[in-house]
Amino acid sequence: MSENVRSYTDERSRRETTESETESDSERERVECPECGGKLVNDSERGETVCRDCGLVVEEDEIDHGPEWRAFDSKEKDQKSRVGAPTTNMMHDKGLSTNIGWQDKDAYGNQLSGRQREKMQRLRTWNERFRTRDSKERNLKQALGEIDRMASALGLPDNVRETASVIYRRALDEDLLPGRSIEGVSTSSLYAAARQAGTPRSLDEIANVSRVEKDEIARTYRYVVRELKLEIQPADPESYVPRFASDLDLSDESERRARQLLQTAKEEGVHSGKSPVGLAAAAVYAASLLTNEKVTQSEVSEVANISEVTIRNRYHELLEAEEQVQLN
DNA sequence: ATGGTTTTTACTGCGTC
DNA sequence: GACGCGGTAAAAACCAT
Repeated sequence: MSENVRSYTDERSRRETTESETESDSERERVECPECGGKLVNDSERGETVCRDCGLVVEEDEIDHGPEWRAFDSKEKDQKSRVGAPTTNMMHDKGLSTNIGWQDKDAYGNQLSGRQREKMQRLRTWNERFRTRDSKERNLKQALGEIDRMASALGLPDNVRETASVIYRRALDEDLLPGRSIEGVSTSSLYAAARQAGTPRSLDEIANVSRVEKDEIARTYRYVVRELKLEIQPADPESYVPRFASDLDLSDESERRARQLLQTAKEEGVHSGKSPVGLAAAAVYAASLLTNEKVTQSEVSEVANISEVTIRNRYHELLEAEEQVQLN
Protein backbone atom coordinates (compact mmCIF):
# COMPACT_ATOMS: atom_id res chain seq x y z
CA MET A 1 0.00 0.00 0.00
CA SER A 2 1.40 3.32 -0.96
CA GLU A 3 2.12 6.08 1.50
CA ASN A 4 -0.43 8.29 -0.08
CA VAL A 5 -3.24 5.90 0.33
CA ARG A 6 -2.50 5.24 3.93
CA SER A 7 -2.53 8.84 4.99
CA TYR A 8 -5.68 9.25 2.99
CA THR A 9 -7.59 6.71 5.00
CA ASP A 10 -6.04 7.96 8.23
CA GLU A 11 -7.41 11.36 7.48
CA ARG A 12 -10.78 9.91 6.86
CA SER A 13 -11.05 7.96 10.06
CA ARG A 14 -9.69 10.86 12.01
CA ARG A 15 -12.46 13.05 10.78
CA GLU A 16 -15.05 10.49 11.61
CA THR A 17 -13.93 10.10 15.16
CA THR A 18 -13.92 13.80 15.85
CA GLU A 19 -17.37 14.04 14.48
CA SER A 20 -18.84 11.31 16.57
CA GLU A 21 -17.11 12.73 19.59
CA THR A 22 -18.77 16.02 19.09
CA GLU A 23 -22.06 14.39 18.51
CA SER A 24 -21.97 12.52 21.74
CA ASP A 25 -21.20 15.84 23.31
CA SER A 26 -18.05 14.71 25.05
CA GLU A 27 -15.77 17.68 25.26
CA ARG A 28 -12.15 17.29 24.40
CA GLU A 29 -10.03 17.95 27.44
CA ARG A 30 -7.16 19.85 25.95
CA VAL A 31 -6.12 22.79 28.05
CA GLU A 32 -2.50 23.34 27.25
CA CYS A 33 -1.08 24.75 24.09
CA PRO A 34 1.22 22.21 22.42
CA GLU A 35 3.44 25.05 21.28
CA CYS A 36 4.04 27.23 24.30
CA GLY A 37 2.13 25.56 27.11
CA GLY A 38 -0.23 28.50 27.41
CA LYS A 39 -3.91 28.33 28.09
CA LEU A 40 -6.31 27.42 25.34
CA VAL A 41 -9.44 29.39 24.76
CA ASN A 42 -12.42 28.16 22.84
CA ASP A 43 -13.71 30.71 20.41
CA SER A 44 -16.94 29.05 19.44
CA GLU A 45 -18.08 31.93 17.30
CA ARG A 46 -15.29 31.33 14.86
CA GLY A 47 -15.14 27.64 15.53
CA GLU A 48 -11.54 27.71 16.64
CA THR A 49 -9.59 26.75 19.68
CA VAL A 50 -6.90 29.30 20.17
CA CYS A 51 -3.94 29.64 22.48
CA ARG A 52 -4.25 32.83 24.49
CA ASP A 53 -0.51 33.30 24.75
CA CYS A 54 0.95 32.58 21.36
CA GLY A 55 -2.19 32.71 19.24
CA LEU A 56 -1.75 29.25 17.83
CA VAL A 57 -4.94 27.91 16.36
CA VAL A 58 -5.18 24.39 17.61
CA GLU A 59 -8.39 23.40 16.03
CA GLU A 60 -10.39 24.86 13.21
CA ASP A 61 -13.64 24.03 11.56
CA GLU A 62 -15.17 22.51 14.56
CA ILE A 63 -18.63 21.23 14.11
CA ASP A 64 -20.82 23.73 15.81
CA HIS A 65 -22.60 22.73 18.94
CA GLY A 66 -26.11 22.81 17.66
CA PRO A 67 -29.21 23.37 19.68
CA GLU A 68 -29.82 20.96 22.46
CA TRP A 69 -33.01 19.58 21.05
CA ARG A 70 -31.31 17.93 18.17
CA ALA A 71 -31.37 14.21 18.60
CA PHE A 72 -30.67 11.60 16.00
CA ASP A 73 -32.16 8.45 17.35
CA SER A 74 -34.51 7.51 20.06
CA LYS A 75 -31.75 6.65 22.48
CA GLU A 76 -30.20 10.04 22.21
CA LYS A 77 -33.56 11.61 22.41
CA ASP A 78 -34.25 9.94 25.71
CA GLN A 79 -31.00 11.27 27.04
CA LYS A 80 -31.49 14.78 25.86
CA SER A 81 -35.15 15.31 26.35
CA ARG A 82 -36.14 16.62 29.72
CA VAL A 83 -39.81 17.21 29.48
CA GLY A 84 -42.98 15.79 28.08
CA ALA A 85 -44.97 12.63 27.98
CA PRO A 86 -43.50 9.35 26.83
CA THR A 87 -43.47 9.38 23.10
CA THR A 88 -43.53 6.94 20.26
CA ASN A 89 -41.72 7.26 17.02
CA MET A 90 -44.41 5.39 15.19
CA MET A 91 -46.36 8.51 14.47
CA HIS A 92 -45.11 11.56 12.72
CA ASP A 93 -45.88 13.70 15.72
CA LYS A 94 -44.68 11.15 18.23
CA GLY A 95 -48.23 10.59 19.40
CA LEU A 96 -48.35 13.82 21.28
CA SER A 97 -51.18 15.50 19.46
CA THR A 98 -54.88 15.20 20.02
CA ASN A 99 -56.79 12.52 18.26
CA ILE A 100 -60.51 12.38 17.97
CA GLY A 101 -61.91 8.90 18.16
CA TRP A 102 -63.89 7.49 15.30
CA GLN A 103 -66.55 5.61 17.17
CA ASP A 104 -69.15 8.38 17.52
CA LYS A 105 -69.66 7.57 21.16
CA ASP A 106 -69.42 9.87 24.07
CA ALA A 107 -67.33 9.36 27.15
CA TYR A 108 -69.93 7.01 28.59
CA GLY A 109 -70.20 4.90 25.50
CA ASN A 110 -73.57 6.27 24.40
CA GLN A 111 -74.31 6.84 20.75
CA LEU A 112 -74.16 10.44 19.70
CA SER A 113 -77.06 12.20 18.15
CA GLY A 114 -76.94 12.84 14.42
CA ARG A 115 -76.25 16.46 15.02
CA GLN A 116 -73.36 15.67 17.34
CA ARG A 117 -72.00 13.16 14.90
CA GLU A 118 -71.81 15.77 12.20
CA LYS A 119 -70.06 18.12 14.52
CA MET A 120 -67.47 15.53 15.45
CA GLN A 121 -66.87 14.78 11.82
CA ARG A 122 -66.13 18.42 11.14
CA LEU A 123 -63.80 18.55 14.11
CA ARG A 124 -61.96 15.51 12.89
CA THR A 125 -61.41 17.10 9.54
CA TRP A 126 -60.04 20.28 10.98
CA ASN A 127 -57.94 18.56 13.53
CA GLU A 128 -56.37 16.50 10.80
CA ARG A 129 -55.66 19.60 8.77
CA PHE A 130 -53.89 21.35 11.57
CA ARG A 131 -52.03 18.26 12.45
CA THR A 132 -50.54 17.78 8.99
CA ARG A 133 -49.64 21.42 8.85
CA ASP A 134 -47.98 20.91 12.14
CA SER A 135 -46.05 17.97 10.85
CA LYS A 136 -44.73 20.03 8.00
CA GLU A 137 -43.53 22.62 10.42
CA ARG A 138 -41.73 20.02 12.42
CA ASN A 139 -40.28 18.50 9.35
CA LEU A 140 -39.04 21.88 8.28
CA LYS A 141 -37.59 22.64 11.64
CA GLN A 142 -35.59 19.47 11.69
CA ALA A 143 -34.42 19.94 8.14
CA LEU A 144 -33.31 23.49 8.74
CA GLY A 145 -31.40 22.45 11.80
CA GLU A 146 -29.71 19.79 9.74
CA ILE A 147 -28.88 22.21 6.99
CA ASP A 148 -27.44 24.63 9.47
CA ARG A 149 -25.29 22.02 11.06
CA MET A 150 -23.84 20.79 7.80
CA ALA A 151 -23.36 24.28 6.46
CA SER A 152 -21.31 25.35 9.41
CA ALA A 153 -19.33 22.16 9.36
CA LEU A 154 -18.43 22.97 5.78
CA GLY A 155 -17.87 26.64 6.43
CA LEU A 156 -20.58 27.74 4.07
CA PRO A 157 -21.86 31.30 4.39
CA ASP A 158 -25.34 32.32 5.43
CA ASN A 159 -26.67 33.05 2.01
CA VAL A 160 -26.07 29.44 1.05
CA ARG A 161 -28.07 28.29 4.03
CA GLU A 162 -30.84 30.63 2.99
CA THR A 163 -30.87 29.21 -0.49
CA ALA A 164 -30.80 25.71 0.85
CA SER A 165 -33.78 26.43 3.06
CA VAL A 166 -35.68 27.88 0.14
CA ILE A 167 -34.99 24.82 -1.94
CA TYR A 168 -36.02 22.58 0.87
CA ARG A 169 -39.26 24.48 1.39
CA ARG A 170 -40.09 24.13 -2.23
CA ALA A 171 -39.39 20.44 -2.10
CA LEU A 172 -41.69 20.18 0.86
CA ASP A 173 -44.43 22.20 -0.79
CA GLU A 174 -44.30 20.11 -3.91
CA ASP A 175 -44.60 16.92 -1.91
CA LEU A 176 -41.25 15.57 -2.86
CA LEU A 177 -40.60 14.26 0.59
CA PRO A 178 -42.69 11.11 0.77
CA GLY A 179 -40.44 8.17 0.15
CA ARG A 180 -37.32 10.17 0.89
CA SER A 181 -35.58 10.99 4.09
CA ILE A 182 -35.51 14.44 5.56
CA GLU A 183 -31.76 14.20 5.88
CA GLY A 184 -31.35 13.15 2.29
CA VAL A 185 -33.40 15.98 0.94
CA SER A 186 -31.86 18.60 3.20
CA THR A 187 -28.40 17.44 2.28
CA SER A 188 -29.27 17.61 -1.39
CA SER A 189 -30.72 21.07 -0.92
CA LEU A 190 -27.52 22.23 0.64
CA TYR A 191 -25.44 20.65 -2.07
CA ALA A 192 -27.53 22.36 -4.71
CA ALA A 193 -27.45 25.67 -2.88
CA ALA A 194 -23.69 25.58 -2.53
CA ARG A 195 -23.30 25.00 -6.21
CA GLN A 196 -25.76 27.68 -7.15
CA ALA A 197 -23.98 30.17 -4.97
CA GLY A 198 -20.67 29.47 -6.68
CA THR A 199 -19.13 28.00 -3.53
CA PRO A 200 -19.46 24.36 -4.40
CA ARG A 201 -18.49 21.53 -2.16
CA SER A 202 -17.77 18.17 -3.64
CA LEU A 203 -20.15 15.32 -3.10
CA ASP A 204 -17.56 13.68 -0.90
CA GLU A 205 -17.24 16.66 1.37
CA ILE A 206 -20.97 16.87 1.67
CA ALA A 207 -21.26 13.17 2.37
CA ASN A 208 -18.70 13.49 5.13
CA VAL A 209 -20.86 15.77 7.20
CA SER A 210 -24.18 14.27 6.27
CA ARG A 211 -25.86 11.38 7.89
CA VAL A 212 -26.81 9.78 4.63
CA GLU A 213 -24.73 7.87 2.15
CA LYS A 214 -23.21 9.49 -0.88
CA ASP A 215 -25.29 7.39 -3.24
CA GLU A 216 -28.50 8.47 -1.68
CA ILE A 217 -27.48 12.10 -1.70
CA ALA A 218 -26.65 11.91 -5.37
CA ARG A 219 -29.88 10.15 -6.17
CA THR A 220 -32.00 12.53 -4.17
CA TYR A 221 -30.13 15.48 -5.55
CA ARG A 222 -30.85 14.47 -9.12
CA TYR A 223 -34.45 13.94 -8.24
CA VAL A 224 -34.84 17.28 -6.51
CA VAL A 225 -33.13 19.14 -9.30
CA ARG A 226 -35.33 17.52 -11.87
CA GLU A 227 -38.58 18.01 -10.02
CA LEU A 228 -37.93 21.59 -9.03
CA LYS A 229 -36.39 22.38 -12.37
CA LEU A 230 -33.41 23.94 -10.72
CA GLU A 231 -30.89 25.16 -13.19
CA ILE A 232 -27.46 24.32 -12.03
CA GLN A 233 -24.49 24.52 -14.28
CA PRO A 234 -21.56 22.22 -13.78
CA ALA A 235 -19.32 23.64 -11.11
CA ASP A 236 -16.74 26.11 -12.22
CA PRO A 237 -13.27 24.79 -11.42
CA GLU A 238 -12.17 28.28 -10.48
CA SER A 239 -14.52 28.35 -7.55
CA TYR A 240 -12.46 25.67 -5.84
CA VAL A 241 -9.19 27.50 -6.25
CA PRO A 242 -9.34 29.94 -3.34
CA ARG A 243 -10.12 27.23 -0.86
CA PHE A 244 -7.36 24.92 -2.03
CA ALA A 245 -4.89 27.76 -2.19
CA SER A 246 -5.58 28.86 1.33
CA ASP A 247 -5.53 25.32 2.64
CA LEU A 248 -2.06 25.02 1.20
CA ASP A 249 -0.90 28.45 2.33
CA LEU A 250 -0.19 29.64 -1.16
CA SER A 251 0.30 33.25 -2.13
CA ASP A 252 -2.25 35.33 -3.97
CA GLU A 253 0.09 35.26 -6.89
CA SER A 254 -0.19 31.49 -7.16
CA GLU A 255 -3.89 31.71 -6.82
CA ARG A 256 -3.98 34.15 -9.68
CA ARG A 257 -1.84 31.90 -11.85
CA ALA A 258 -4.08 28.98 -11.10
CA ARG A 259 -7.10 30.96 -12.20
CA GLN A 260 -5.36 32.04 -15.32
CA LEU A 261 -4.42 28.49 -16.19
CA LEU A 262 -7.99 27.44 -15.83
CA GLN A 263 -9.20 30.25 -18.03
CA THR A 264 -6.89 29.45 -20.89
CA ALA A 265 -7.84 25.83 -20.46
CA LYS A 266 -11.43 26.83 -20.81
CA GLU A 267 -10.73 28.75 -23.96
CA GLU A 268 -8.88 25.84 -25.41
CA GLY A 269 -11.74 23.58 -24.46
CA VAL A 270 -9.53 21.12 -22.67
CA HIS A 271 -11.79 20.91 -19.72
CA SER A 272 -14.98 19.39 -21.01
CA GLY A 273 -15.96 16.17 -19.35
CA LYS A 274 -13.24 16.33 -16.75
CA SER A 275 -14.04 16.69 -13.12
CA PRO A 276 -13.92 20.34 -12.05
CA VAL A 277 -12.26 19.48 -8.78
CA GLY A 278 -9.49 17.66 -10.58
CA LEU A 279 -8.92 20.57 -12.87
CA ALA A 280 -8.79 22.99 -9.97
CA ALA A 281 -6.37 20.80 -8.05
CA ALA A 282 -4.12 20.47 -11.05
CA ALA A 283 -4.20 24.20 -11.67
CA VAL A 284 -3.22 24.89 -8.10
CA TYR A 285 -0.38 22.44 -8.32
CA ALA A 286 0.84 23.79 -11.63
CA ALA A 287 0.63 27.34 -10.32
CA SER A 288 2.70 26.42 -7.32
CA LEU A 289 5.38 25.17 -9.66
CA LEU A 290 5.30 28.33 -11.73
CA THR A 291 5.67 30.55 -8.71
CA ASN A 292 8.27 28.41 -7.01
CA GLU A 293 6.13 27.85 -3.99
CA LYS A 294 6.27 24.21 -4.46
CA VAL A 295 3.71 22.04 -2.83
CA THR A 296 3.77 18.33 -3.43
CA GLN A 297 1.23 16.47 -5.46
CA SER A 298 0.22 14.46 -2.49
CA GLU A 299 -0.46 17.61 -0.48
CA VAL A 300 -2.74 18.89 -3.19
CA SER A 301 -4.42 15.55 -3.58
CA GLU A 302 -5.01 15.58 0.14
CA VAL A 303 -6.82 18.90 0.33
CA ALA A 304 -8.68 18.37 -2.92
CA ASN A 305 -9.54 14.74 -2.39
CA ILE A 306 -8.31 13.88 -5.82
CA SER A 307 -5.85 11.20 -6.74
CA GLU A 308 -2.31 12.18 -7.61
CA VAL A 309 -2.64 10.48 -10.93
CA THR A 310 -5.47 12.73 -11.91
CA ILE A 311 -3.53 15.78 -10.86
CA ARG A 312 -0.62 14.66 -13.02
CA ASN A 313 -2.77 14.05 -16.05
CA ARG A 314 -4.63 17.31 -15.73
CA TYR A 315 -1.73 19.55 -15.03
CA HIS A 316 0.09 18.36 -18.11
CA GLU A 317 -2.92 19.26 -20.15
CA LEU A 318 -3.16 22.62 -18.49
CA LEU A 319 0.43 23.48 -19.20
CA GLU A 320 0.09 22.29 -22.76
CA ALA A 321 -2.92 24.48 -23.33
CA GLU A 322 -1.03 27.37 -21.84
CA GLU A 323 1.82 26.80 -24.26
CA GLN A 324 -0.49 26.68 -27.22
CA VAL A 325 -1.82 30.07 -26.31
CA GLN A 326 1.67 31.45 -25.85
CA LEU A 327 2.56 30.42 -29.37
CA ASN A 328 -0.37 32.16 -30.94
C1' DA B 1 -28.41 -3.02 -18.95
C1' DT B 2 -24.62 -1.19 -21.87
C1' DG B 3 -20.72 1.00 -23.59
C1' DG B 4 -17.65 4.82 -23.54
C1' DT B 5 -15.14 7.92 -20.73
C1' DT B 6 -12.87 9.41 -16.57
C1' DT B 7 -10.90 8.48 -12.13
C1' DT B 8 -8.71 5.53 -8.89
C1' DT B 9 -5.79 1.88 -7.40
C1' DA B 10 -1.63 -0.47 -7.26
C1' DC B 11 2.77 -0.97 -8.77
C1' DT B 12 7.30 0.12 -10.91
C1' DG B 13 11.31 2.90 -12.14
C1' DC B 14 14.08 7.05 -11.89
C1' DG B 15 16.49 10.89 -9.80
C1' DT B 16 17.61 13.50 -5.58
C1' DC B 17 18.43 14.66 -0.90
C1' DG C 1 16.47 4.46 1.92
C1' DA C 2 12.78 7.73 1.82
C1' DC C 3 10.63 10.99 -1.02
C1' DG C 4 8.70 13.23 -4.99
C1' DC C 5 7.36 12.42 -9.47
C1' DG C 6 6.17 10.03 -13.84
C1' DG C 7 4.03 6.42 -16.26
C1' DT C 8 0.99 2.27 -16.96
C1' DA C 9 -2.50 -1.41 -16.73
C1' DA C 10 -6.53 -2.81 -14.83
C1' DA C 11 -10.47 -1.97 -11.88
C1' DA C 12 -14.04 1.00 -10.48
C1' DA C 13 -17.07 4.81 -10.92
C1' DC C 14 -19.69 7.74 -13.71
C1' DC C 15 -22.76 9.09 -17.35
C1' DA C 16 -25.81 9.03 -21.24
C1' DT C 17 -28.46 6.07 -23.83
